[in-house]
Amino acid sequence: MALRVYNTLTREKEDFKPVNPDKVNMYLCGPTVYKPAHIGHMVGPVIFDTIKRFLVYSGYDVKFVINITDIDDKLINKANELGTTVEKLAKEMTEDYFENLATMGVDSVDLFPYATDHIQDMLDMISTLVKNGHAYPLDGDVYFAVEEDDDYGKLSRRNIDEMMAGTRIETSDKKRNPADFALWKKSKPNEPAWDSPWGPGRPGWHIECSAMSKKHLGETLDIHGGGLDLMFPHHENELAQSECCTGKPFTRYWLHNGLMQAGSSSGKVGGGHDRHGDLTEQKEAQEADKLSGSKGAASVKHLFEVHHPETVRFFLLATHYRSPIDFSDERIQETGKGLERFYRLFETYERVSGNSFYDLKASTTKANSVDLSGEPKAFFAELAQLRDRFWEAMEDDFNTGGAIGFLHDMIRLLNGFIAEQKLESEKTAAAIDALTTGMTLFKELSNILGVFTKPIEEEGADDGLANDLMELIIALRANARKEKQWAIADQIRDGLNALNIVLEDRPEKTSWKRG
RNA sequence: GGCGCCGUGGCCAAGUGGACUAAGGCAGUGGAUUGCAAAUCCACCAUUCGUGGGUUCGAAUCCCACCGGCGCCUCCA
Repeated sequence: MALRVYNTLTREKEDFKPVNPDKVNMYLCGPTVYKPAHIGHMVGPVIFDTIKRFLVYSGYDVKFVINITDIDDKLINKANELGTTVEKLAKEMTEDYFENLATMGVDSVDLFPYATDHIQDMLDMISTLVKNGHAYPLDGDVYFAVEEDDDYGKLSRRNIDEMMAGTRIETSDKKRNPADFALWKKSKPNEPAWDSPWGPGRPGWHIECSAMSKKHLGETLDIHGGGLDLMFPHHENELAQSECCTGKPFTRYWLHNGLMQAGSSSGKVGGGHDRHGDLTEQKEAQEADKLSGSKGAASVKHLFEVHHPETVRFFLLATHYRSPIDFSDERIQETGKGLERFYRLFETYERVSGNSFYDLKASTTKANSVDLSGEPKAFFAELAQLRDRFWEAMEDDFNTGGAIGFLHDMIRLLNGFIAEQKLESEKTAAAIDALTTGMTLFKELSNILGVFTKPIEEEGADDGLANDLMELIIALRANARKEKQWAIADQIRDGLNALNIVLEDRPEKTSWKRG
């Protein structure tokens, strides 16, 4: 089966065929760095990070770019509000963004170009557009003329006339068509400005993506991603200006991820919001809620104080990328509960084999996937079948939710094998080898999702004293059990449970862990 | 008003014309195991996919209507 992707441009699932058969260029619209990232900002990066991992796994040479928009009206306003400079604010927020990406395990991005490093590239494009009649200067601004673009609106499927009927676009300014959008904006005093043929100013919102994607990935992108909210006007405008500039198709496959939604019962993660004052403030508060507040996280950082990042990543991937994700604390907690079964399998594997799951060397390409041709045949055949289904799910428009289902199936298969072979008590080299093969496959597949790539750090790492004490207690309880003094043994176990310590009696020895 | 999305078991969720007599998770029930537990395994848990029509040999999947939820249409990822 070949990879198929849903293309927003055609509204259909299509066979994936990049411009160059072996290479994939993908561009994801990054953030305007004017405020701390909230959970919604992580959806795209996590999904496209996973998409890149899968493409690389499938044998493609992938270049993945996320832009940083570090000049924009929102930045200017926010910086003024905070009494800082645009540069400082942008730098701070960019660092915040990078930190969050790293925490979420998004590490496949090849380049983060900055808008302010590409002003000349933007000016070049704008000049071309002015020259070929697709844009016109007006009092120091430069506007893109939507009427000069015959297929303007093809991505979001709207036409200019209907948009006018919407009445929400201001029709009072001097633009030729109210839908014309700014490529270049004349700067006011004390605003960041760059020289241009039309006087000092700054780029409009959309041009930076056109310029940077063209420079770093070429005139035709294979994949262009972003949140569904960006489809119009941002992507529509990018598309229009790029194609009018180069005369070539801008993007082969437009992939849009669904947006975070506030569950009615959510909102416990983020902080509360002040809701007093006049109407304007109320409106602002609503706007803030829409993006961050009751939607979940005041910031990603805050979210990570409550939930492990791996849980959050897994949570995001459990739903198909195009669907809206119903975000709530309870949902994530449930995800966390489900993950424990994965971690227990890893512990069990380490206990019976002496090897850490995290140290297993898994293949990073489909072509070199783990060899399942040997013995035991039945076990390997089931592994191979789950692997096939996992691949099929991922090839079907990156169905991570379905793929995760097969990972769960694989857990049961592996646990079943451990139980059936009695590996906790009777270790045979052949059986452990077979298990290791299975675990290696598991790692190979979970790596694609970017989960379980490294051990999760234990909270409040245990000092030696706690370990020694626990060993003593367990030894005492073992004696009691040997003497069949169940009351004492149970009293110890129950007492420890009350301290959030769980004992697990196994054939060889009793182990303990924090609950 | 325009463009578009969604509605699958108690909850989350995959599946979008035939292998669906609908994955998987959480919760729950019964059994195996255990001194009893925990963990693990096995079994059960939607004759049904918002409602009503229609197309088709065949529909959760396509069409129409309706009900319900939501997004965008002003520089939100």
